[in-house]
Amino acid sequence: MAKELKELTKRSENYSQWYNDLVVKADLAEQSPVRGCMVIKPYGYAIWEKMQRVLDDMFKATGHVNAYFPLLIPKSYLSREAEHVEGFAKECAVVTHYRLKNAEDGSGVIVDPAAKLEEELIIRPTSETIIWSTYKNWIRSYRDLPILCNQWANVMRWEMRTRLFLRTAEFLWQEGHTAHATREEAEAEAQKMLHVYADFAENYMAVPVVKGVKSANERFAGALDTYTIEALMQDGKALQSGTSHFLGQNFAKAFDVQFVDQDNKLDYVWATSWGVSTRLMGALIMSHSDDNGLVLPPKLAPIQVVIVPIYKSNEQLKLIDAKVAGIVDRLRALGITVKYDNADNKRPGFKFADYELKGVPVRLVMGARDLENNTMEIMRRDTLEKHTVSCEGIEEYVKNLLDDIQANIYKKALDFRQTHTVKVDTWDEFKAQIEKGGFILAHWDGTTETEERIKDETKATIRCIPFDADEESLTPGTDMLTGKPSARRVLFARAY
RNA sequence: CGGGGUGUAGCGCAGUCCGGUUAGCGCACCUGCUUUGGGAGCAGGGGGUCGUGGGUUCAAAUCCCGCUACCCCGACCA
Repeated sequence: MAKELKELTKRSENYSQWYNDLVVKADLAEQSPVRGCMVIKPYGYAIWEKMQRVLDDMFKATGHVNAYFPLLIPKSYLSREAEHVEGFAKECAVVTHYRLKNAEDGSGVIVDPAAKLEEELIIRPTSETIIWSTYKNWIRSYRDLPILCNQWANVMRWEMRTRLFLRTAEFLWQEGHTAHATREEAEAEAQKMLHVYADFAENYMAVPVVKGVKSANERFAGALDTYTIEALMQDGKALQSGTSHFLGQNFAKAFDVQFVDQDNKLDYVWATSWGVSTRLMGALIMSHSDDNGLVLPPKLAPIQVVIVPIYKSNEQLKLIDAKVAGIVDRLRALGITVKYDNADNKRPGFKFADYELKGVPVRLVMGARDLENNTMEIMRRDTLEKHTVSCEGIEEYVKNLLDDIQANIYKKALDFRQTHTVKVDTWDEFKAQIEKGGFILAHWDGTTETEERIKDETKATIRCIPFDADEESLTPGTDMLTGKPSARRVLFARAY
């Protein structure tokens, strides 16, 4: 039975199996032969492309331009910034040779020992070092600042355990790298970009996020401050969905990037970097999907509306084709992406299930009955509700429905987060609550030691110190574990 | 690197304990007919170095030894 093949593991039974099933069966991605690497399939890539386009427009609207920097970085660059090398060295892939040759025993190709590189190259795990070594050549005076560059690229981090989209050895992302004359300007930039990410997550992905700043322990290697957006997945785990770093003058000092200010004084440049990756695809999948498959927000769905004909003969199909053609045109005129699937190698029932699995927000069906009554059956993916509506003005109906779905899935995700965010005041309560999943707001004494202890005993980490908090959360209290004074509540969760 | 598991057709698996016809099943694929308002039915067909190297035996997917790959749990995870 075809049904068995397509059926997903239930979310409640095994969440990670469900997630993996969904990614593969919805045709988003699959594992490549190389450990931890991922093939993004056309349907999955189409979603990523939509995300890219929206984000890119947002970056341009905030004054940024795109550029591209090399994949390979001399090993010595990485060691210029002490914390940075500490953070990344363990997961870098290294290029040591530049040539292969045929083995003398005929067993295939081998690395040519004569082609050993004088200095090894690392495959970028992130581009701060190569970019700052370049910026050194671009910056002389305050008139050269700010530099507001973004690049769309792939990076590689040799993670020990990988999961499709959430943590792959190679992933696609964008990384913004900016250079500023003043500390204030750089800090403002880092915060501005975090708000751009939050705007994108909430208004396009329909994923509510908590904006905040990371604790020292969770900071990006080499940053003075790391800002983050944290989303809550349906299994109660947090997903760091985007970060923006205020890098201070650390990289400028490491790469000796100085400029002359208006008073003819020499100073180091202030920096930020910020990025989101294909991990956002994971956030999208885990935030909205159900046991029938993907649920995509209309603003990011590659296909917003699918139309399926039901017919008993070729003559009937031709009548439906003709009728549907006009509707397709009118929908497209409203900027809606429509697919009319009249392929006759799949039956309607199969198509219904398949487009549900792929998360298409709206499905329209026309059969003999509808043809006669000038109606169509319309189904919304988020609630699976079906109605029969008149073909007259159906395009407006669909347009409104798409907006409604976008708003509804956001609201649903927000409700979920609100009912899974609790305040906890004692250590026993905390240990019990963390098992249930979700966000916990609790008092913390501000020390890395306490943070580590909490992590060791419960696997919970401080996701962030939220920017937005109610008055009670900003009231001083005492650390739930040590009893020491705490300035305010911070956000805890187990995370991906 | 530690603990556990798996490798048999494109995918998912049975067969292995207890060696013995021509290695099976479901899905997918191909052909034909009938179907089409929620994952179609019937008939026929194609597709296999049983992960790999060695050993035992009249005989190995099956037993023994080595190697290897992948998965799960842990360590790791800006």
